[in-house]
Amino acid sequence: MNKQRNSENTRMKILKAAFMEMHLHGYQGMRIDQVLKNTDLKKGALYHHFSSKQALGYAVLEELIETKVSELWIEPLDQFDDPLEGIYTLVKNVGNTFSDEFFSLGCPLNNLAQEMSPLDEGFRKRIEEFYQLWHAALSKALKKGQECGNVSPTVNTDDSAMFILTVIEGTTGMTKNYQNKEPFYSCSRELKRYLESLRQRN
Amino acid sequence: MNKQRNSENTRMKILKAAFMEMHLHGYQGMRIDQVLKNTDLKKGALYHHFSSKQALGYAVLEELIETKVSELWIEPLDQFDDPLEGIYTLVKNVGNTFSDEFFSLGCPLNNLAQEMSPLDEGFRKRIEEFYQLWHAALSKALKKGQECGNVSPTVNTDDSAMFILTVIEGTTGMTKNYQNKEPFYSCSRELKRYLESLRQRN
DNA sequence: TTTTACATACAGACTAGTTGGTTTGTTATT
DNA sequence: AATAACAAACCAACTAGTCTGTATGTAAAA
Repeated sequence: MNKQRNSENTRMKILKAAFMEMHLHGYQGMRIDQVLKNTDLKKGALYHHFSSKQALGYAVLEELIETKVSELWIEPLDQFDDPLEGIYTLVKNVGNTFSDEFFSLGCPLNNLAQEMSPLDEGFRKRIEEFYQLWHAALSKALKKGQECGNVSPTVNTDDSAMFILTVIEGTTGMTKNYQNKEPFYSCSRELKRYLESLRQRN
Repeated sequence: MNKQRNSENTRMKILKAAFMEMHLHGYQGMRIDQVLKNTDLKKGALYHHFSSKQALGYAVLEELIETKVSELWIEPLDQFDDPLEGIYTLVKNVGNTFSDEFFSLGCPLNNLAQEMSPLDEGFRKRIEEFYQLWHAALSKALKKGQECGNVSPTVNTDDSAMFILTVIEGTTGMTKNYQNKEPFYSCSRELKRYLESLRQRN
């Protein structure tokens, strides 16, 4: 009975289990013991890889949550010449990808932001900086749309990017409360109306 | 040294102190002992008036938070013949009323919704029902606007009401992260753009 | 009016359970 | 052999809730 060891593998196993617990119960609600139960590891392992619960939380945020949100919402933005159509495509895509159950847990990033921003400056700083990245990407996409003649030149792309970001995060938050996708669908339709109001009129 | 007793007074003192702690640290972060310290009362008093921490939380939600949000956002809606102007007036009013510090704590209702909806069905149900009230009031105001010719008859008032609700709550959430009012101002301006896109064109 | 009886409104010490974290020892890897 | 990667027992702090007792208010009886 020889047990194999793989440090990086173990670390990732802990990270993923911690992510699940944070998604289900929030950071404060995540219990170290429960994370361990879900990995068949013991405290020695966890505290070998992470110095504290806080450090584990930061790692989940930076290595799992931000990465995933970036793949889903930020990186694809470059593909589109028409950001108005592009952003709506991303929204619809997310709506098709995730189940009702997943929606009722909310966006992991938004959850963490709402819960921890006022309580822990480390979380808040990391989240703010990531939102600034996201905001910059949206603003850049809108500017590109202006250059291509799809977006009206009168649009303030900073304001508009912030609004879109807020609607996306707000929608997942609202959908979480209702425990079904109806708010998501309503907000998607009205976001489309808003996006069209940004379009260059010919 | 005769100590006066006033049951209702004592109860309200506990409620208000609990509200403050919940606003500062969330429901999970609220400590019964800290609430007591801020009132100069002891556990006997608190558990005489409230059967549990949960019951205290529910009371704060129903008797303080929902009442306040209703006064601020729902009841004034009836005054306006033009809901598009009316809703924007309410937003501006809130922006003028509350300080940066208050904004960085977030809307108490939204905070509680984000934190507790997935964790406690009692909180979730109460919050969902209250959002439905709010949603109905917005929808009604928009319908009235349609009858008065201010709002385009093609607008789906249910969708639009949900969107507006989501933007309001999302904006306070985003503003909390940034710890200044800039996101609020950006979102206010873009909400105005959205509202104007609902207007009846002549 | 005074007394009796009871209910309400608390105080304050105590408890059982939880939780993040530590320490010491053991096994695998290099 | 030396070090990294864990296991397992243990600890100290915290926390919601309980329990017993006491002071205050109140309504009925004498």
